[in-house]
This record gives sequence, C-alpha cells and structure tokens, in this order.
Amino acid sequence: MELRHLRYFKAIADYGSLTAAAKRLRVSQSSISEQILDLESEIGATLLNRSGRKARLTAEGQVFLVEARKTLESAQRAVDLTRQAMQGEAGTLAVGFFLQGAAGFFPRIIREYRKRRPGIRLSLWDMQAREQLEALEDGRIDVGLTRPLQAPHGRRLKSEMLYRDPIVVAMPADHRLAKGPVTVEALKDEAMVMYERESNPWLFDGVVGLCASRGFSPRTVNESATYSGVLTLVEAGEGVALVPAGVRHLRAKGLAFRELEGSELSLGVVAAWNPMNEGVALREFLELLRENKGKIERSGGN
Amino acid sequence: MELRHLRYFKAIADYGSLTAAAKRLRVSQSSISEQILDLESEIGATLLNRSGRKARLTAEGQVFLVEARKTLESAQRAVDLTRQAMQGEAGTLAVGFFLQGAAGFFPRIIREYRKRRPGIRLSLWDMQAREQLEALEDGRIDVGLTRPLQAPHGRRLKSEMLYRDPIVVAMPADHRLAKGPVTVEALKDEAMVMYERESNPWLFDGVVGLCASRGFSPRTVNESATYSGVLTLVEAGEGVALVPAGVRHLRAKGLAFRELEGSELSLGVVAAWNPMNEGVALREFLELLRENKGKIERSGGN
DNA sequence: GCTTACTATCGGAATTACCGATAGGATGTT
DNA sequence: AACATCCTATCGGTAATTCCGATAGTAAGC
Repeated sequence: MELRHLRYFKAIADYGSLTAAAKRLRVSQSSISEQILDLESEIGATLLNRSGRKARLTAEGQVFLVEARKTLESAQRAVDLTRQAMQGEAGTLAVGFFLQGAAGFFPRIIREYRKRRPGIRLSLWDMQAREQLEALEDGRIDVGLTRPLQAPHGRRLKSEMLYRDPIVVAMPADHRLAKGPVTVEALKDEAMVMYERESNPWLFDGVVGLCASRGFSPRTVNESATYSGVLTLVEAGEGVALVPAGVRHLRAKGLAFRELEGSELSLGVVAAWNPMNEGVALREFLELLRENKGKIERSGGN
Repeated sequence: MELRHLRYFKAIADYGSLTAAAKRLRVSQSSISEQILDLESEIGATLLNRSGRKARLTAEGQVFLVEARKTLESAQRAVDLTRQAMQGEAGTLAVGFFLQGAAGFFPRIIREYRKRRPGIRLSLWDMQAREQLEALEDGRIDVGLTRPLQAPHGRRLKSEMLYRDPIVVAMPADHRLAKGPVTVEALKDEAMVMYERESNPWLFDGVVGLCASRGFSPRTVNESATYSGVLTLVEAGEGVALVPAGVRHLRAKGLAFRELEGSELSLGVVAAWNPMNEGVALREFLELLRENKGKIERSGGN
C-alpha cells in the first residue's frame, strides 16, 4: 500500500465516482480503477459499491476513509514540521546538564530560549559530565553542558568554554589554615578528602597533577562520590579538600573556603555538541550561550 | 512522497545505515540511496548525515522520523480497522428512530447491541419517519426504525416489519361511543380530529382510505401536527380521533380508547436499510431485531 | 598507508503505473 | 421496451520509475 492508493480513494469519496476523481487528479479513469482494485485486494475488503451512478462507500470503506484521511494528514504534517524545523520554528532540542556545573545560570538560559523559540520542544537531561559525551555521540542529546573534552571525544565533538570555576580549599571553619589564602605547598602535610576519580576525573587528575608539580602527592584520607559527601567529611574533621568554588552554596556554615594561591587550577564548564547534529535549533541555543557568556563568567556560574 | 519513502527512512533510522536497512528490506543499497535522495529533495531538507560509519539523523531528520513513524502506524491502523470492520469488530453504525414508533423497545435493543459489539460506535438519530428515508438513501444512517416504505423508496431500500400498532378510536371518557367497540360506520357522523397529513401521511391516508371504503369521507373539524395536540382537542370535546394504540400512554385520564371493529388499519414500524450499505455491523443489528421481534410484537412496541 | 565500511552515481533490466479503447452494467428517459 | 447516458473493469501497449549490479569516491579505524 502506498499513499497514492489513499489519495485516490479519498478523491473518489470526495468527488463521488472514479471518473470524477480521475478528472480531478488528472489521471485516467482506468488507472484509478486499477489502483483501487489493488488496494481492495491488499486489504481484503470491498471498499466501494460500484453498482450505481455514484460510487458509494461500503461500511468498510467508510471506516477506511476515516483512517486514510488521518494518514494523509499525518504524512503532510511530517513534511510541514520538517520544513518548519529547518527554519528553526519547530523541532526538539535535547540538552544535557549537570547540577554542579550548571545549576546557577542554566534555568535562566532555558527560560530565555523558550521565550525566543516557543515552537521548539526542549527536553532537559540531568546527566553526569561523562555520560553526556556518549549521549552526544549517539544523538540522544543535541548539546551538553559538561566538563572540558578530552581525547578521544575531542576529535568528534566541538565545544566552547563557558566559564571556569576556580578550585578553592574547603576546611573546617576553625582550621588553622582558615585565616587567609592557602598556598599549594601548605597542603603537603594536610590530610585530604578527595572526590572519587570515577565520578569526576577532571578534578581528581587536576589535584594530583597540581601536587605532583610541587613534588608531593596528596595524603588522601577519604573519598566520596558527591560534593556534599566530601564536605561532610571535611566538616567532620577528616581533612581538607580541593573543590570548585561553585559548591560553596551546598553547605556554608561550619566550613571555610579559601583561595588557593599560586594555582591556576580550575574546573571548567563547556558547551559541547556534535557537529553532525547541528540544526538551527542547536545553533540558536549556542548563540544564546555566547551572548550570555560574559554574564555567566562574571557571576561565576550563577 | 509515498509510504515507501517513509518505510525506507524508518529502516535507516532503526538499523543505523543505508546498507543495513537495504539488507533488512531485501532491496539493494542503491535503491535505498536513490529513494532517500528523492525524499530529501521533495521535502527540501537534508535528513541524514552520511559522513561517518553510521548514517546519523540530522535535527530535521529526527523531526521527520517521529512524524514518519506516526504516519506508518496510521496507515497500518487503517488496514487493521478496515479488516476488523469486515469481521464486525470495529466500525460505526448510525441508527435512525422516532419516538412514537420506537420509544419502548429501542433502548433495550441498543443496550443489547452495545454489549454484543463493544467495538462498534453507535450514533443514534431522532428523525421523523420520512426524514429517515432520505437519510438512508444518502447514507447518513445505516438503518432506520420508521414507517412502512412506499414508492419510490421501496425500490431502493429494504425493510422488515417489526410490529403493527392497531389504530384505535380516542374520545372523551364520557362520549356516547365509549361503552364498547366502535364500528367504522359509527364514525360517519362524528366530528373528527385529524393528524396533519404533512407530518404523517400513513395515518392520514389510512383513515381517509378506510372511510372511503365505507362510502363516506371523514368530517374533519380540526387538525394537529402532534399526537398530544390531537388528544388535547379530543379531550376538549372537538371530536373523536383515530390514533395508533401506542399513544395511549401520552394522556390517559379524561380520554377513552376503543377498538375499531371491522378494520385492519394499523400503523406499522419497520426496520429499513439501504442494501448498498450493508456491512457486518448492520447485518448483526438486523439479526438482533429479528431475534427480538416476537418480544416486541407481544409487548406492542414496548 | 592500508583495509574496511559506507554512500552516490551510472547504465541497464524489471516492474508497474498509466493510457486509450472498449465491453459490460446499471440508470433514467422517451 | 428501446434508447441514450453514465459508470467501471479489462486489455494491450507505452511510459515512467523503481530496482539492480558495478563502480568510484569518502570517511573511519587499524
């Protein structure tokens, strides 16, 4: 069965006879006749009652007509929506984000995008940074707010830095280092609570690398897979931790956060996307991010 | 655009590449390629991104895929529902009825039919007896409970008698004829209230014909277009009236209804349908009526 | 650099939609 | 009842287009 059969059948119902439908469709009557006979034999039902001046629909034909109309409309809608999507007026945009990185500015951006492009249906996915990379590669999301790319993803995905979250030292409020800025060297003999590498290799590798550059490895006393877990351990007096400044808002009382002097260490957030999936909806989302980049940077991701 | 294009496109999305889709659909890769290029040029959008091991959908392609799936499902549903309609498991049945004729048994029949064929959507239409004939002829209803057919409808429509409502004489309770059965001849000098011919030619013509067969024409003193109007005039003492026995329940007190002796005059109710529209749903409805015919007759239409 | 996997393109074959003519039916008219 | 009219199915032939196999070109992975 092809849409042609449905178009012919609909025309017969609309114009009352095969002959009239043929005239309207600019094809011969015999063509219409043949196609409808094909259709009937495929369905296995008689759709038309030909005995009479006007071709009348059988009971089955009436059922089929209703559904055929819907099918034809659906096909037309498929074309229309696709063309609209090309103009950026319709379609979907799936956005990945993770709360530590995007909690602050993300809702504002999304609200603004909805306002600009009310036709685009947004779907938002809370995924870990590394999950997003896979999702980008196989098209489950169109754009992700994630951590800076590393090989091998960097080859296939494109990305733009949004802002960098400086790494600060978290410690109990009554800690002896809480008086002022902390140097990297001062951490040499500190017990440290680490964020599990599994969950966030960027931070883990960054901290280990920083210490290594000063000739020591961090004295790890505990690990956690969440920032709030890390902060709880710090508050309990297990040790100090290096965390992105953004986590400050998770737990303020009882803790002190101090700048890490002599270090450029930071945890960035980038917008990453798959250039193969670039559509208008995506391009406009990226454009919106670029417009807001300055504001995001100034507010430190908030 | 034809369904073939949609099937091919869906297969590519499902199996990841033109080659894989071709294998699955048992056609050559080149065919798939050509058809998809056709499709893209018709829509005017690029649906696939071919640069890579796997053919990936563009943003527009994803929009199209969602709609194409719906369209294919719709087409399949059209075939399925039509086949079901052929088995009497789906479809619609439009039934015409008029209250005087069908008020009693009609609801029971409808309830029973719904129980037997829950897949059939019923639509019920309250129409005058003669309206139904037109509606039957042009297919607005599939079956009508109406008055016996006359030419020219009788040629094109089929019908079956359901029951006959004997014609009785209505008169004020204190009328001199109220003592017992009334003969036709006794009506010769009675003032008579007639039901307007316009509204019900069967009754009017039947009464006039009956009188004519006894050599007189009825002395009409008043007319009404409704049974309750006729009965009101009778009650007011304008005259007597010949009405079907079924109207008895409209107004009992103050009126007497008496058999009309020596007359076979009756107003029948038939099930009428257009043989051109005969479907399974209709045939089963008629079957149900036949099963209940005895019960309907015995109860006098109630 | 080599192999592999994929798609677009080409000429030709197969299919099939289409056409005009015509026969067979049904309807309505005279 | 004969007739003209309008309709659909069928037939042989034509045109269109889908489909195929082969091939070249391209990106990805080793």
